[in-house]
Amino acid sequence: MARRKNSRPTDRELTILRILWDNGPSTVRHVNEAMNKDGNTGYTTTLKLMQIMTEKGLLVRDESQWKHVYKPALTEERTQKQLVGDLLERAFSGSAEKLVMRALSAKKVSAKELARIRKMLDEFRRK
Amino acid sequence: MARRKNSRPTDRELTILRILWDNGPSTVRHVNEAMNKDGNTGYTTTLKLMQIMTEKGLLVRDESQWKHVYKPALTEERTQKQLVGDLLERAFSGSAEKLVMRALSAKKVSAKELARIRKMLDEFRRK
DNA sequence: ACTTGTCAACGAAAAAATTCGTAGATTTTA
DNA sequence: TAAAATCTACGAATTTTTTCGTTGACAAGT
Repeated sequence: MARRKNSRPTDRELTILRILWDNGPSTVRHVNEAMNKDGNTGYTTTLKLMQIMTEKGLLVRDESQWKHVYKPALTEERTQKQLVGDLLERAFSGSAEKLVMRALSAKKVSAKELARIRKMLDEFRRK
Repeated sequence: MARRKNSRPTDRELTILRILWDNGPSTVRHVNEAMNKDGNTGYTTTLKLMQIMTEKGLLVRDESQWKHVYKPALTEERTQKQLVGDLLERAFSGSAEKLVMRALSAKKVSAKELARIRKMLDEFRRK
């Protein structure tokens, strides 16, 4: 019964979290349908994943309705921070500079977005 | 025999890559000792991991010596770019802005480093 | 009420990641 | 050169992740 807690969400789990963050609390069917926008996943597969995620403490389940409603246990912000902090240590030896550099080279970023990032940097400097 | 290729390195694999990037091409013993700076991993465990990584194409093995010498198949840069690009899509829906924001909040960044990041941003703008 | 469809629970299989013991080859050392 | 140490290869056990079939409960439509 005891599930490993405090671990990063796996790929599959992150997919589900993404859907719940975007759509708000949802039933398994809802999540499964969103998941099948690309690729196919059986209903019971999604169900099982979400049950295990609940055991792990990644999701919270509302059982007051016949159709259980699930939502993420942590905010998108908190999870993102955890994930990026983790990658920062594991792959970048803690160098935020390198991470930002690689992020910008991995993806075309619009001038507008660059400006917003720059502004954000200024705010961080003021602290 | 067929190993899954083209997949992100796992945690364990990334640990090994990190060691090889930092120290240059190394024998299994070398890597295993570095790995045991924190935590314990049996020699044959490290060996097996590195053999599998070679099958996957993550490492390249020089067998000309009795003690095989391994090195990463890809540069640190390329792998970092892949990893951060992947996280960007999976956890941030492609928003580099959010990723940078979370990275900065995940870790205390020195004023000096902030300045360097800022400079880097300017260079990206000029393209 | 009864048939049909939807749901959660469960178990278990398949796939992937991690671990290590043992055997046999090669090198070092005593 | 014989014993000890070191190395690779191999196979297998263990753990985690991902998948899905089946069962029995519940609900909706007829």
